[in-house]
Amino acid sequence: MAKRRKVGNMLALAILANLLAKPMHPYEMAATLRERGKDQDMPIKWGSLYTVVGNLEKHGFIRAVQSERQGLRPERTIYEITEAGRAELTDWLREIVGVAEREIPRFEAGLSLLGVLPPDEVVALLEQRLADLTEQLATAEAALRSAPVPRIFLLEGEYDLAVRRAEADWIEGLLGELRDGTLPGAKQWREWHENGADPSQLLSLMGELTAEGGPEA
Amino acid sequence: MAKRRKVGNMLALAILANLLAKPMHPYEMAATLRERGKDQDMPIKWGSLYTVVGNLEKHGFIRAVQSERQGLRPERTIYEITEAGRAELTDWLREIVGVAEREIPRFEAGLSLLGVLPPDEVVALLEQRLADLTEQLATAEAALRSAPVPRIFLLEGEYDLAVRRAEADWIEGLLGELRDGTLPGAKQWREWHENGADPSQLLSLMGELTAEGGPEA
DNA sequence: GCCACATTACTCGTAGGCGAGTATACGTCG
DNA sequence: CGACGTATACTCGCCTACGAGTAATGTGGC
Repeated sequence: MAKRRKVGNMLALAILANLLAKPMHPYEMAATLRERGKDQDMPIKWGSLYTVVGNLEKHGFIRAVQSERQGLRPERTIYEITEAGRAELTDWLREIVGVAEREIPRFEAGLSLLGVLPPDEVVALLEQRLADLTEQLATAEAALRSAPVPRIFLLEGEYDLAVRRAEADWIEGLLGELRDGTLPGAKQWREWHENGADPSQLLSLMGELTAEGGPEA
Repeated sequence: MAKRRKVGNMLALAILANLLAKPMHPYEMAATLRERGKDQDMPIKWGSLYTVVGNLEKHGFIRAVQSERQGLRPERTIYEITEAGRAELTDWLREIVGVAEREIPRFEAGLSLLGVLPPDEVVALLEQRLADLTEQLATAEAALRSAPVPRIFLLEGEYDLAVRRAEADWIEGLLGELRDGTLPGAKQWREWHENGADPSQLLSLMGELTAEGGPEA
């Protein structure tokens, strides 16, 4: 199980890594991160910036070293990373990389409730998703190919590509089985929806059947 | 871009789907979900149960239909899904399935900061992760194979398997390149760490090089 | 030389998420 | 028959996230 972090927001990780290079004020951190495209690599909400910086300071991972002001602009507080901060950064990174914690994407949750929608609509939705995905993949591939830096700096992009390619393939396979009706259980699903989708049958369909099937710890 | 949901927690989605079958009180929802192993398919925190139920009611997606008590136990309020709730459920599901919204896993964020750790340690960590992953995959595969229900009920498991298999393969590939030193840029990385990991060089390593390489919108 | 717009640099309010705690009832083992 | 564990069914309060707002300063155009 992943250790509970005192500051759990991914933005905090990016900030710590950033402060390794030099002390900065929050706005500069944001600017640097944005410039490097780091907001592509992690889900960053800029609204959280000052909260996160504040929390990092509160827990001793960073420390204010000076604060200056230019003219009448708001004051800028400059922070540096502390020893504890360095330790937290590496420990956290080690955990993220070394431990395969299961993160469930929304799409997977959606799949587990697919029965709610009628099969024909699901086919249409999956086609839509596949089209989306194919386009995104093409863009990302092109960007990777034309990137003027050694591959070591593009690992996150390559990983993303590999995983999403797998998703696209899987969807394609599923679509095939759905279209030609070879997927076991698809017939009952269709019939259930054609008979007005009676919720009382849903229980016996999704419930009793599924109940036994789960993996045990 | 994904529409902002009035109640955005995935637990809410599961609850709405559950109430399709019949009205329930919160604790029964939790029991049903747990029994069905739905907590395997989405990241559910049981502490949020009553908050989420409250929010669903506040926004008119569910409605209290009766409240009863047995003996001196706390009172139980029974909720049913409303028309608005049904609409929200299907609309939300449609979005989740039909739109390929990019969700960035923590591992990917970690990859983008790999340079912070020394290469040899990264190799060890990736080996660890790969081992983790391989084991989890074996367990999941076995569970899927021995499940006594038609495949249509196991889609989320199959998807998970496909995607994680891709992750494992990708890591394996990377490990190969890392071990035999064929990954472009790996040498500079190693040298930088061996020379005391001077942060001022880090900027030129990760910064300037990467800056140009990002994909444009 | 002044207006409009972008950029810089934050502040604040609020909703929601989540863990820990609480209180009753039931079963059961001796 | 009483004591202790376990299942039932919530309540509470803190902390965090995040979007919207604000205010000063640079900048380009006419």
